[in-house]
Amino acid sequence: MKIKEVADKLKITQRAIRFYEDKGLIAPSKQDDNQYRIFDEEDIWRLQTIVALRESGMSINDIKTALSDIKANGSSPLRYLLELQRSVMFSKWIEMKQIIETTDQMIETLKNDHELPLDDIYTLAEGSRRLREQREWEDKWGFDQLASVHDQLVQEDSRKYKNYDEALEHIVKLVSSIAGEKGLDIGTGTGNLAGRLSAKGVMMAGVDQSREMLLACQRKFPEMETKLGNFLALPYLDGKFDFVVSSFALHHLTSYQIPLALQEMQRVLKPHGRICIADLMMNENQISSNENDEDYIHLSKLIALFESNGYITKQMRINEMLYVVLAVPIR
DNA sequence: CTTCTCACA
DNA sequence: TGTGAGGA
Repeated sequence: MKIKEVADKLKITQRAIRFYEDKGLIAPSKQDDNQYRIFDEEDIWRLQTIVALRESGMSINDIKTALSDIKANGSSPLRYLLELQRSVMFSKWIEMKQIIETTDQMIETLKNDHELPLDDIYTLAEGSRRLREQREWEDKWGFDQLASVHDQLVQEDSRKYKNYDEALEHIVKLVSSIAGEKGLDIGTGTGNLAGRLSAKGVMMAGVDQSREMLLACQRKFPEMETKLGNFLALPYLDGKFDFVVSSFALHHLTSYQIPLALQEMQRVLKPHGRICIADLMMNENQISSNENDEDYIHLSKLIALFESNGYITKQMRINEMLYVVLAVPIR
């Protein structure tokens, strides 16, 4: 196939095709005599995925790594690609939701005051700046690399993962799941928490932002469903789960993102769905005295957030820093 | 019809 | 992240 045919078929310009070649996304062979590009099935497939991913807002560079990952993996590239695409689209969607919200706020303010106070303009600008930052958190911690050693780490790292197993057991106890329920584990990692619930007869789904972690998880718990995603972009439709759990993951969010995460959890939960979270948190006494590199969750703020959203909470302290919080909606 | 490069947003 | 022009 020559370039015009391909361009017509995929509804893109010939220029764009050459541009993608220039960026190293495709490498069609050239005809010997006249140097014309010839596109085979493989090239067309790659181009198709490029335009699809481009449409969902993925950068050229990200597409490049995604494509090479697919090639290296081989196992089920199509499914991986579709999930990747969906998770990107969900991220976009969440972003749009936030933009709509801030816009609504502006409209409200204008309606009441007939002008935007300087403070508001500042916070709005701050908000959209944070909005952009969110996108950069994808592999900030290099969990893809950590996947293979993760399970030893949680047993050995006595500082960060102290009482790891106890915390997971407490979650299992607190959610008191019923066989046949559907549960979601956010930041599931290699599935240590979800696996325990799965053993109780719950249909567990696990979300993580690291593909390597999910692969390890699937090896350990083949019955589990795993998807790429994160707290702010859960790859599920509304009202799918009876409960959401999470362990040692929420602290990766900034305090600004936590309310957004709650909204997102509520979205995928059924009307009376409950939430149970274990993580390192700080109580009042520790807040000023502890200045660590990790942005710790403030226990009181988290409780207040749940309560202002109509939840009754129950908390358990496992050790100095580790808490398990259960939130059940009122009525 | 294709190639490439230069400039431009 | 692409596009348009223009020569070969």
